[in-house]
Amino acid sequence: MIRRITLKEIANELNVSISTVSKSLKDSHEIGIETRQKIKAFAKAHNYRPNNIALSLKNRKTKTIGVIIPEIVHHFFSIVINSIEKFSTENGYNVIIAVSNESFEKEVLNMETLANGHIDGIIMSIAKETLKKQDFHHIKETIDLGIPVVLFDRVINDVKCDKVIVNDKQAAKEATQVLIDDKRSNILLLTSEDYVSVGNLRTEGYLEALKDNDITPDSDLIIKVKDKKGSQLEMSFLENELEKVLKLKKVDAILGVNEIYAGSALKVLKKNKIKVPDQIAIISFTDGVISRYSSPSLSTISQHGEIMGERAAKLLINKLTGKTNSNEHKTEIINCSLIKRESS
Amino acid sequence: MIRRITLKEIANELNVSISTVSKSLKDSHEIGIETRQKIKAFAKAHNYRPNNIALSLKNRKTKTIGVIIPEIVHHFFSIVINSIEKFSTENGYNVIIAVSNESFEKEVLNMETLANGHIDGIIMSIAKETLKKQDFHHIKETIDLGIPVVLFDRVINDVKCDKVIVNDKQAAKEATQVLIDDKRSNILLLTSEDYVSVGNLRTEGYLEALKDNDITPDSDLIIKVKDKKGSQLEMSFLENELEKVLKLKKVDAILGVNEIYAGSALKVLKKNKIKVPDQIAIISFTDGVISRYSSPSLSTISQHGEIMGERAAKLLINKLTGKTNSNEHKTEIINCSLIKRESS
DNA sequence: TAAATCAACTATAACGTTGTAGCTACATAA
DNA sequence: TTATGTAGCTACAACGTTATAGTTGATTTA
Repeated sequence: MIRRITLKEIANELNVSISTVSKSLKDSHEIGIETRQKIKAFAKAHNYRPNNIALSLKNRKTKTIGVIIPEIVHHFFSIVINSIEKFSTENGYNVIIAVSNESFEKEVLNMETLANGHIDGIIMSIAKETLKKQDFHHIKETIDLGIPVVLFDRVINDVKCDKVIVNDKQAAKEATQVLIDDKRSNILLLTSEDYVSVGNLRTEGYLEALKDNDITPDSDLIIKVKDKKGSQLEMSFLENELEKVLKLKKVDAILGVNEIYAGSALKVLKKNKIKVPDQIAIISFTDGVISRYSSPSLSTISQHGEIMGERAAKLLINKLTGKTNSNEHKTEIINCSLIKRESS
Repeated sequence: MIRRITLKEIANELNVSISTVSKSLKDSHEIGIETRQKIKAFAKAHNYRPNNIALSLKNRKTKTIGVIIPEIVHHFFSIVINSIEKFSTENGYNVIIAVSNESFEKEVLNMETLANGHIDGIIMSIAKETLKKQDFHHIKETIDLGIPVVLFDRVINDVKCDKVIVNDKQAAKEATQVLIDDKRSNILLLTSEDYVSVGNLRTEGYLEALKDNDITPDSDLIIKVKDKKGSQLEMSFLENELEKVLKLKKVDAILGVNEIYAGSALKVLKKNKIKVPDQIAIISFTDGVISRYSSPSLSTISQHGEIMGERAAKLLINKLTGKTNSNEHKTEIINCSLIKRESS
């Protein structure tokens, strides 16, 4: 185990003081040119690298960003992370990942660990369980500690910090309108339970579009997919419910709040030999890999995860570098866009 | 900005020395019980948390693991990360993520940053470009520095460290045999370019199975998908090549080295109204979301990413905690398993 | 010639910890 | 009575840096 050489060791080796070494490596004019050059050469030869932990301690910054997300095996979140990682690296920050697994307890734990640890700020999207519980003390406490937090996608109103969201309501409304314009008026909505902020907003958009077109919403056509541990269970719930509704009601379009829901719906339709999009059109949120490789491929609403990640990282880094004031808070809204494929 | 209270501040506040505070909080018997209790109460009231950076500096360990992967928006890698994160967190380690984007240069940069930074060890899967270049100096240097490295999935022989791999060759052989047993002998292979270790091994397995069954391999039936920047380009290359072959040759089965290839192939087959699995059966590596949601769903070879991640993390943490000797190196092999779905 | 200036360095404190060694006052033993 | 022990604390060094404030010895200035 060949440890890295330190300033002290260089100083001893060359019979100068630590200060001289430090200053030489910074090319300070306080040190004579010859000494400086000798020291730099020596440092280079021994592959000197400053110890970042010592620097972190001294400067009280770690150049590391913590990211807490509900899931990582998830197209949207992985895109956002990828983008946060990219932007952060470009700006000299590392990214540390924590996964809440949609659990409140784990989210609180993650937050604690990060807040005590090696990070300068946090980017997060809130776990479902936390949204259900409406307990945000951990987020508030972190902010009170002076650690900047940026929320994305799943955000909440009563925490004062920067946020990046998508115009969920408007996007859902527009997608619904597209379906209506296509002469479909029995639109089934596959959404999540009420406490999930984005699901809720999308439901609102859907309802508003119906209202604008004088279509009376039918509560039987709104399936709220129950959260279960393990997506397999969740999906069989969805599939059962959907099959029931299809037997009872006329349905000529489906709007899904994410592509897993839409993908599962597509399976059910296929099983029941219902033609897509002839008999039933589908549009869903989340422009992921399922949508592209299913057949027919799914029309989706892209939430532009890359942009989201980049904006979130930019907001945070601006706070960290003092480019923006620490008690001014911005909420950036990203416009979704509809990507038309075969299912509509 | 309410900064965290330090030992020094507590000491000043209570008119004792820093040592006394430190020892009290560790419940040392050197300190009188009353003092101890007073200090502990005060610390609790002020929500004292030790500064982990100071501890890292002192103990020369950060309790953080660095992970370098080629891509994050990728089912297999995201599963592995998820599993690394889980196991590491359970064992008191944080996980810092770096993405090489399949680029040699970025991988070297990532490695440098991590090796100078806040990590105790590295888990990585090698970028395609690095495999092509066969330049592994950065990995060797990191190991020489005394930083333990664990390689997974895409590994190389001439670096001495722990490794976790999958029995790629055997799995490909077995999958090919399954197709042959199903009376299919014109099996097309969709693989990556030669320098990708896993693609290569899978090709070998395919060839061996053919040989065992006295089938002469036909080089026209082996499509090596060219690496292009941007998966879109790569896929259109694959689709074009495949369509060409289908016109010229009889094909009754396809073996894909990953699910994107298989998913793209499925699209081509559909477009050409070829029935799956009646006319052509498909089996592919990577048990991801495409396979499950495509129709027909794809039979896949699962590489058990969770197990891989956990094993890699375990190997690394064992090294870090001194449970295993730092110059003994293990290679763990995980057995793939075939998941039969509709495409075969 | 004494004072001021300057180049080229060094010493020190600080960031927040912890472990070892040291100190003080009191109680016990020979 | 003097030495020994011990409870209960404090001082100090170290982890690796950097910034600020010295300290030299030589050279210039009045």
